[in-house]
Amino acid sequence: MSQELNTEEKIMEVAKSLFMQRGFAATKTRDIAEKAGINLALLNYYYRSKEKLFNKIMMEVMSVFMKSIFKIFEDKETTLEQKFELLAIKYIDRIKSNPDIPNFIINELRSRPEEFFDKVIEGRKLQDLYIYDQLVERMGQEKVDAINPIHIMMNCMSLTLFPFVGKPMLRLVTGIDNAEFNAMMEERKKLIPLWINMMIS
Amino acid sequence: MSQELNTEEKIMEVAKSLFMQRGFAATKTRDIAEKAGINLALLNYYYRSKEKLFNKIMMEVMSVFMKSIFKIFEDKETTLEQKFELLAIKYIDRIKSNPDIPNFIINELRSRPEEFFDKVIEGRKLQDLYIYDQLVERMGQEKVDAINPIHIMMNCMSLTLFPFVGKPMLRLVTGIDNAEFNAMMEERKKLIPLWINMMIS
DNA sequence: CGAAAATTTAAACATTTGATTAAATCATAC
DNA sequence: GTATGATTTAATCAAATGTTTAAATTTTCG
Repeated sequence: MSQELNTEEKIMEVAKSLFMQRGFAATKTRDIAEKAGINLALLNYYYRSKEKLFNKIMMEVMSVFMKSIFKIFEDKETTLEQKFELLAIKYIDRIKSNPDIPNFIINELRSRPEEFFDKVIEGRKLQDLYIYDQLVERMGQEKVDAINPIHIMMNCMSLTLFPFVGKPMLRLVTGIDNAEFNAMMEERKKLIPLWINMMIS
Repeated sequence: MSQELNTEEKIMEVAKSLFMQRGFAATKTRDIAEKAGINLALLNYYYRSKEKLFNKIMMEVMSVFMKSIFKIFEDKETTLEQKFELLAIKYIDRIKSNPDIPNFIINELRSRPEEFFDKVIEGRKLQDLYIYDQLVERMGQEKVDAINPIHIMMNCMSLTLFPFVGKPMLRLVTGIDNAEFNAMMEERKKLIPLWINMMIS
């Protein structure tokens, strides 16, 4: 943790790190206080309750994550190929520096009310984004058995995010270490766009 | 829950369901007792402690899951194409009927000691399985920039498992309901083998 | 049946945990 | 410097939680 943070910010940083690593239930307010080097009561002084603090963090993490995906997907200036390239590079880099994000979102989204998260995407759906039209145009013309574009977006996310999510399992069954894992993710920056392009042509 | 179960089995079934849905920390012994319709003390009577019960469940779930993947991957009688087809069909069916498995394994693997899970795969690695040799032979010959076969196995798992893991996120951003999700997963039984085959040729 | 073993129950225990309180300390403005 | 407000602390509270105990009940088996 950086030195420049005041108490309020320190709590937020430590809480974010612990919530993302362990989830809501497994993170104790005393863990947060101890790791942040602050008195236990300060958590409630600044954030009212553990749950309010969590919601604030969840909302922010979700929002940043979703908005940056949507930003790439709705860009009218880029081609499909460019979009997939951008997504792979940007997300592998981002998640490398904070590997708990996908798991955090996935897990906590399961156990919490949906209307809460509707705020995050402000009611917009993948189908409203420009990439959807691009995919329909690309894939819907030639073939009769056209594939639902959502499959492709699913694949994009799967190939990029799953290795991070499944890293513990992957390390167990392959024995690769952290350095090797990171090297593979670097390779995937180029491979994933190639694979996706194969799927849509 | 079926009627045929005795107390010991009822506890195990309910605990498995709750642990898989909510994880270890968020599952309370009283939840298990209540949902199983048994007295709280019986959990400890039959399984000594919450943690021992959890470990037993974790071990069993992991073991069944891993062994069935390994079984497909090490089969010397099937071609690569057949392996991918089998994996997609088998796993989509299995996880459809128990959608929490991937998440459960992934999550609890993160927070628990690794040596514990080494038992599950008995020291065998993906690289020792027959599919690895098949992939090396298929991909290593023609190209200079041959892709690490682990990428392909990763993709296989990603395309199959991630949709289930990411389902809450997917439902949020696409608005699809359960029926539509299941229909898409049915489509993927055929699509995933196609996509993987494109990647290895 | 009736004794022994297995199972179940209600109650309680010891910790853990999220939250609050009231006093102490610090910072800021006059 | 002092008063005012903001921040921090130590102590405590009440509820939740994993576990144990001892008694009650049911099952097993001669």
